[in-house]
Amino acid sequence: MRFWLMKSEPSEMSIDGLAARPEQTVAWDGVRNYQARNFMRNQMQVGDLVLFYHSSCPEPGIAGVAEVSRLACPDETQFDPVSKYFDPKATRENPRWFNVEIRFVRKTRLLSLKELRSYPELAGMRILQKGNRLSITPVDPAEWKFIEAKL
DNA sequence: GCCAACGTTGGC
DNA sequence: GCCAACGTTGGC
Repeated sequence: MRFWLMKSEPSEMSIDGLAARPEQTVAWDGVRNYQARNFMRNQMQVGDLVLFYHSSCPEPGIAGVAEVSRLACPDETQFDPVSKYFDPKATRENPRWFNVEIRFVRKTRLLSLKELRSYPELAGMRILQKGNRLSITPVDPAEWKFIEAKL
């Protein structure tokens, strides 16, 4: 089992929004970055745990825990000309983008970015590196354990 | 709203 | 294959 951190703008999908979804699950579609796609398509397994991170908002930070509830499948939005995620270069025969589905596990206190930065134990986290923009990143088991104890 | 950092595109 | 230009991300 692996651990991940997934960023979401709360205005798009917050931890409360996830909890309110049917089955408390959501297709993690719209990812248009190859590294993030590869994590989903090649590595994510059902049951993997996810730190749900709120980004681009007044208080960025970890807001909850989710789990991978479905293996990666071709992202339907790439085929939809009306979608903002439409990709004219993708075909059904040769899909370019994939997404997993995640399910709500629990809401936590907000562990802010500022607080995350304050722990030397977490200094190696990808999300804390300068210029990091990757929306899906692996989380080291030791880092997961440390963070979970703080939530 | 600003802007640094990064990823992608496309001309050559 | 290089690299300049462009678009996006995301904290502040």
